[in-house]
Amino acid sequence: MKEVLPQLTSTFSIDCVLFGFDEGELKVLLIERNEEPFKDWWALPGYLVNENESLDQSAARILHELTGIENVYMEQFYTFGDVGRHPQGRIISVAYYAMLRLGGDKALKPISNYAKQAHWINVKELPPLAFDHQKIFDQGLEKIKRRIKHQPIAFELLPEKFTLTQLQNVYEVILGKKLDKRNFRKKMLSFNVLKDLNEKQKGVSFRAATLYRFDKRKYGKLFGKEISF
Amino acid sequence: MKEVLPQLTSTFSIDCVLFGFDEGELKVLLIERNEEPFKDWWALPGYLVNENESLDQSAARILHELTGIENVYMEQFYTFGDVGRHPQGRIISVAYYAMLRLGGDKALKPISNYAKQAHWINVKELPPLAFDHQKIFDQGLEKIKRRIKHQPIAFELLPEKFTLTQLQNVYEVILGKKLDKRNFRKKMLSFNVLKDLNEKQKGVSFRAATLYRFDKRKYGKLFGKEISF
DNA sequence: TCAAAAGTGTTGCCACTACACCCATGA
DNA sequence: TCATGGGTGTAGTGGCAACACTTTTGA
Repeated sequence: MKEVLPQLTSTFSIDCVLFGFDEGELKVLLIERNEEPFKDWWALPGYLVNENESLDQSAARILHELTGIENVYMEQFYTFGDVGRHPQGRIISVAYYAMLRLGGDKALKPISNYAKQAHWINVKELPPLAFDHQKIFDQGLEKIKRRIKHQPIAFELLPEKFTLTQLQNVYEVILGKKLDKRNFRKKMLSFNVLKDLNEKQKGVSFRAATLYRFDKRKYGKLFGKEISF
Repeated sequence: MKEVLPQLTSTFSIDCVLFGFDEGELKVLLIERNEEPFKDWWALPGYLVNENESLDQSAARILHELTGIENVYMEQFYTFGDVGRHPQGRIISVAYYAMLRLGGDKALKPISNYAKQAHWINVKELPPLAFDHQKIFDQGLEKIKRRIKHQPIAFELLPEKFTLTQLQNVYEVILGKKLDKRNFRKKMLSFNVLKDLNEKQKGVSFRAATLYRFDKRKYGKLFGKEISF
């Protein structure tokens, strides 16, 4: 049933833009490449798609191989296909993004030796990136800026229990502007997706803040509605 | 400098979802295929990407070859890459959409003989579509629904001179709900992107409506701002 | 007792909704 | 003169922005 296709030298890859939040800073996951081209350069985690896997499956596999990270829901956001973007031939790349919790529990251990190491890098201090990865990163950042304005997804960046101030910080860092504390709290609580845990922060040398958890059940109802910040 | 790539049987294509508006109905451009697989089926205009053209260039070329249409600004919206989507092998497809003015001036004449004919079909009366094109169409429609709510792009579907009622019809058809006439006009005019032409409709057997034109200069200022319907 | 962040209400403004009647035109 | 769509204003409501002080805690 298979016929010969007219183009045999094209192929495609996945690149992942993973955002994390740590110490009040927005971070992105980069790997140090261990293969030509761009050996020793920093790059977004990415690799070629296998013939027997969907794009979504491929994204999950590649992320796992390059960083050790598993079970992350990533979403496709754009496909980059300029002619000269890859020095070895015509390779287009489907870009994915995700927001995820950082934490000591998720150690970054590349499994493939295609990456020497993987690190969370502050988005304000990016090194030069391989290929057109700067462009891919820029568009990924724009994407989450737009999304965070319309859907309450900032939780995904925080630990399971968090304070309202931490949540506000996430918004402020991503949107790049200060928000009013009272208005932020009023609005966020009005969405009814936060569960008050009746529990306080510990180990701080000031008044301990209430901890909240994201309530998935209630979130389902809100989803689809548009909100804005 | 080029090295052998690990995968040589993959390739990629473009599919275009073009929306038009005519006789109060939203239409999509379909071609009747003249090649296997899915010979004689209806499909979105699409074909394989050449090695020496970017995705955007390819989309423009393919549209021209299959329909005769030129100079349309199309925007990429999603890449479809399930394993079984193409019976001849692993072919992913980058989907584009655009909204454009219908009119007798733009005759549909396929140049490639890959398509027998091209037609504007009412989106409510779609025939069975080749490949996964129903899915691609569905997502394209969702995309313009979301976009029309946030940016005043409905003009693109109308002739250069149009009435406010025609514009409202576009919104109603795409959003699938009735809008209040007075509120619609108030809001639309408040954006300041319509130029009153001091000119009236002709040949209607009722009170002639004022014609407006879309003002590109003013639109530039608005762009980026979020609006909603 | 000081430093640092937590937590809390009110007001004015603007944008949105709902709603009904007269006007102009050609047949 | 009738049928058809064009065109207009207002009042009520709810969400948003702006704004400052008191409370709690550990050092």
